[in-house]
Amino acid sequence: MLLNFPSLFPMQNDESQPDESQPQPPNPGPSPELVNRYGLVPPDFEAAKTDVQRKTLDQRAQIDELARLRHSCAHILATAVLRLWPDALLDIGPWTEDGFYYDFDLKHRFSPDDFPKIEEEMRKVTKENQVFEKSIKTREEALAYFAGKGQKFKVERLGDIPEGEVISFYQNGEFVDLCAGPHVMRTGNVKPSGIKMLKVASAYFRGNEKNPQLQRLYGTAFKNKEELDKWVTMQEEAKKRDHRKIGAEMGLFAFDAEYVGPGLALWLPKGTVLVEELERLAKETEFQAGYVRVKTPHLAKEKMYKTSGHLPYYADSMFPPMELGELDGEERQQLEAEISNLRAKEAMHSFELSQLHPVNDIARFLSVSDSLKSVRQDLEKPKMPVTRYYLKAMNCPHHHRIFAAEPRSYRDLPLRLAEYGTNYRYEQSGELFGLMRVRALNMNDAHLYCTAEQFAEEFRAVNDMYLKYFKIFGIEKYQMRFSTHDPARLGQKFVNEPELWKKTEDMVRQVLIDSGINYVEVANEAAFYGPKIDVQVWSAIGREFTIATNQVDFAVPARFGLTYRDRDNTDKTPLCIHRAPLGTHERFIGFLIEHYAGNFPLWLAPEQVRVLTLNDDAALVDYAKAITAELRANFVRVEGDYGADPVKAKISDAEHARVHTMLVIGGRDMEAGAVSVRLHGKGNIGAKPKAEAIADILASIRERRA
RNA sequence: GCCGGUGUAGCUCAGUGGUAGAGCAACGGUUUCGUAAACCGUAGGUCGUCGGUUCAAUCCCGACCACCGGCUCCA
Repeated sequence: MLLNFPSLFPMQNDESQPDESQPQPPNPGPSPELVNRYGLVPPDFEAAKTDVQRKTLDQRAQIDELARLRHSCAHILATAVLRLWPDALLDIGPWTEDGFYYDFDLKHRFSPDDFPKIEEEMRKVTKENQVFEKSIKTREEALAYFAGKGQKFKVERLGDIPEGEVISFYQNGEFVDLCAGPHVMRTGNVKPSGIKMLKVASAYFRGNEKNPQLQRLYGTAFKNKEELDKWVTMQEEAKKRDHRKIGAEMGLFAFDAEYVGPGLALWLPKGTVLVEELERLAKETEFQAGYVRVKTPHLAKEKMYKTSGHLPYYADSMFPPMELGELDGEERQQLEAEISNLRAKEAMHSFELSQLHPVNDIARFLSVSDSLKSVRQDLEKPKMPVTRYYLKAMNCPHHHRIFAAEPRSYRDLPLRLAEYGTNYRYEQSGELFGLMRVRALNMNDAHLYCTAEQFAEEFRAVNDMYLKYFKIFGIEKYQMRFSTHDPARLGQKFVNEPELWKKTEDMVRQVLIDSGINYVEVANEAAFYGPKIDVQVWSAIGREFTIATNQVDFAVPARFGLTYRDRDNTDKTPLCIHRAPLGTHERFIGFLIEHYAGNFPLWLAPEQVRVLTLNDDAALVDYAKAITAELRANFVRVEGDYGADPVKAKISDAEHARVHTMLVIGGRDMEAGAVSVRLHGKGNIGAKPKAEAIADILASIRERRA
């Protein structure tokens, strides 16, 4: 019950982000004797949930100047906090992409009101120009130091340092911290005007929700005030691109937590335009790639998800089932038999009871009376077996049943079933986030059933489809995350098919290399049924999202007993590729809104063209209406604004509504058979013959120009 | 789900222990103008919901709901 090594002291990154590094030997942690000697309370912390890899000392030595500065700031922050709240317990203070943080445990609840005080104290620390002094300690010395101060989180962290790695302390002024560095030379190297405290948050110790929650103070630092101000301005600009803000401004979508429910997006007419344009793009692309479309219901019986393996493991992420009292034939017979059996017993017992004397036959009377009571209770118990239906959280099982609905031959493969399927996932309340994380989502889904021989070609084609889409949308910053299995966990976390794992992973890797794609490989993160590729993108407000996924599945088709008749007249199980290049409408459109800042290309723009007249002169309005009608006849989303308001006001309205193309028409244009073209955000680009302007618009839409 | 914060008109925000305002948007008029905002007027709110304290609550207290910032999670 004391210490259970090494699980209590797993490998863990003590100061920073996960990073690629060499696998580390298991960490021994402090010995139980040591812990005893210093009178520590046996730690009851949970391990980190995912293996986080420590940075090697070499990697630390190579970090850039800014990270060094920020990491030093984390120490300065902790120095200041300890001066203000001496009882604070320390955890860790790494640098991050945007700044730094430090985790504390203390009674006082931090609030942004504390920031001026904290920043002031940090400024003092920089003015004191303390040296960051490094010293090497033995494990025992380090443990004694932190145990003596009651710094229990630090004691835990000590256990993360692998045997053989030096244990170093850094001291600035009175503040001493376990730290592998590196730092700037002196606190005076940090310009106080370049520091800013950002937010207070909470974080579980070691990222495990079973551990205590610490208070995390986020800050950022730059080498001077100018750089800091620049960053602050950029953050403010990014906030204006927030899809939640633009979505409301443009009338794209809405949430109605009161009547519809949290996380359930309503697509307004203008947002629906985006949905349908994306679907059109997907349908065209998939048609050309040889996909066929299917339609499936939004729910299925419990058996479906028992078979697929999603229950009970994913039940928490699914909406609770609907329970129906309907029985099928066999169940009904069973139930009826059971009930008539109970009725018979009831009759028997009551007859016997009526024959017994309550006093003379007291023992028997009581016994029968008890039996009767119990039978009657059983009869009252609504033991009606129910049929459970679940809203589908994924489409694959339905597609598998479509595969199973008809006999399949190798000649039918590859079979590519595509559907914009609606899925329902019961995301935790704190996880909902605008359109990016919702509870009802429309997935650009398809399942490709193929033979092992066809696999590489199919996978390559899917990959090409991703690249095609990225080009259309001008998505340049993305990363493909290739998740593979861990051979040590075959048969546990991953299906025990070592050869298939190796074969498919090799094929996937080769496709990635051949395509010259930017990717990272992460071990141990594959789906249980096969390796996968996730595409990560970064939204304008800096959040990272998985926007698309592509997974290999060589397990679930077998669970459903899917087979095809092969050339040699035997039945074989197909491989399955799950793919969703456009992810879900919700997340993809959320991303596109931020990507384009609401300024969509013409083919996507909810209002593509607005025709504005200079005045409401009848002849002019007729001319304008004819243009509007011609565009509309060609399926252009066009509106007219023919009133008497000043043209400046009309233009302002159209610009604010982010109308892509404005056709401004006055007497001069009418006489010349022309229109003046103005593009949103780009201003007036001059007059053009009417026919030419219309042809341009149609071509831009047809070609889905950027 | 957890920690913290927020909740006033469609939007952005004022405001007070004695039942509420502004600008923009909307609506009705007027305005006939060449590339980002013409003028006048009208209407609009159970101050998130429920409970408590009080003579009196939008304001103070509590619970709940939703949203926001994180954490955890994300098939």
